[in-house]
Amino acid sequence: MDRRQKKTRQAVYDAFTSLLEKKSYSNITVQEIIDRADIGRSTFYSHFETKDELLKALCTEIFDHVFSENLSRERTHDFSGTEKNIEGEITHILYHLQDNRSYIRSILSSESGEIFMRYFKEYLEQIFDGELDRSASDIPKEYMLNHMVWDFAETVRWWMNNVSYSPEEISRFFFRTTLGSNLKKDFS
Amino acid sequence: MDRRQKKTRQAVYDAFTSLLEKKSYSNITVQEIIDRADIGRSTFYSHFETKDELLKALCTEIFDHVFSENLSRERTHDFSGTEKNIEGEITHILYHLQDNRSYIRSILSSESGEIFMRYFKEYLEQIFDGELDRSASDIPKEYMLNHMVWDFAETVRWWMNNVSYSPEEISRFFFRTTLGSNLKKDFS
DNA sequence: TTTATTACTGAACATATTGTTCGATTACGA
DNA sequence: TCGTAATCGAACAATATGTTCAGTAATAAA
Repeated sequence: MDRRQKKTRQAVYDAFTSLLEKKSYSNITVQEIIDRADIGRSTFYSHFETKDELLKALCTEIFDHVFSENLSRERTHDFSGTEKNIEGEITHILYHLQDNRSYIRSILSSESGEIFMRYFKEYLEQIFDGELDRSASDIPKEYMLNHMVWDFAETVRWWMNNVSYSPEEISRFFFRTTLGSNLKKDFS
Repeated sequence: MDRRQKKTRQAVYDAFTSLLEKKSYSNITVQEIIDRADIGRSTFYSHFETKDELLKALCTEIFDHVFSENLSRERTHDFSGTEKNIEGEITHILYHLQDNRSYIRSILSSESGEIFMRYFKEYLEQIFDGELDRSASDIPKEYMLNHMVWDFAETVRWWMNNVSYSPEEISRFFFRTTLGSNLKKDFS
């Protein structure tokens, strides 16, 4: 990729995230992003069609990083030899999220949070889908899957504003409150 | 209140909700609301400062209706003689929400959904706050309270798009998946 | 019924934002 | 070095926002 493109993209991301720390998503104008990134107006629009597209791109970039190992392991059907452990995976994801906290906090603390959460849940569905015990319960499995996804996503959202807990603690909270009996293995 | 004001307010609410059924919140312009409500431009702005204020007012109106009995019972410390029953209350709330489904669905199916959910959760916190067993668990009570509020709010959101279940069924789903042991009484 | 008050109207206005276009300039990689 | 590709930025049309104000109509209360 052209060095200039990379530079421009990064400048936009930096400008955008720093603005998100100061004001809400809908109050940020494209012009402000342009000014702060110090790029030409038409340059911005040659990279991103709208402000929403920019946010989407930023979310995708964060999640591709956060979930990279998990999803690749998923795709390769776990031939790695290491036993797949859902609680370990969750903790691992939490560590990645912790690394990106400054970004994520600012995205979450505004209306853009919903967009972030939507993408987040899409990734989480892939993680949890295989972990559900689909036979045991008389509760609809679509409900159960959604339940786990919401619960984890909201746990993370809460965590981002309650920093004092470790990934391990958060993981424990999650597994203690989301019924263990809904998982293939019981973690209660 | 002046009859004209009431009429204007209702016209705006009607125009707004009907627009929400067709397009997303951020794509609705104030001008469209004005045109559909068939009122003067300055009239709208004398009632609502912004589009966000309008949404907020609409949410408040819906929730004041949905939660009216619950909160008044709360406030009067339940001298009504009837035993307070959290599961019954939940089912009752679900019936009210079912009555408003057409409104709520359209609000939820857009970015305005987050605003709706935020207000919804504020009301739910009042309902659940007194029901938590604060001594039993080693999990932070703020986490537990949030957990129950999210879970119920998201259950409702899911329900609004999966109509085929009754309030009683939804109530059961909720109490089966949210650990009963977190409540003062065990409903498992 | 009369009267004072209050709400509504709608045109006009200033301001701001969006997204596009295009010719000129600059940086890139091969 | 040279062709390609990215950037620049001014100018533009198109919309949307929120305010103002003088005129009109409905309302409640006396």
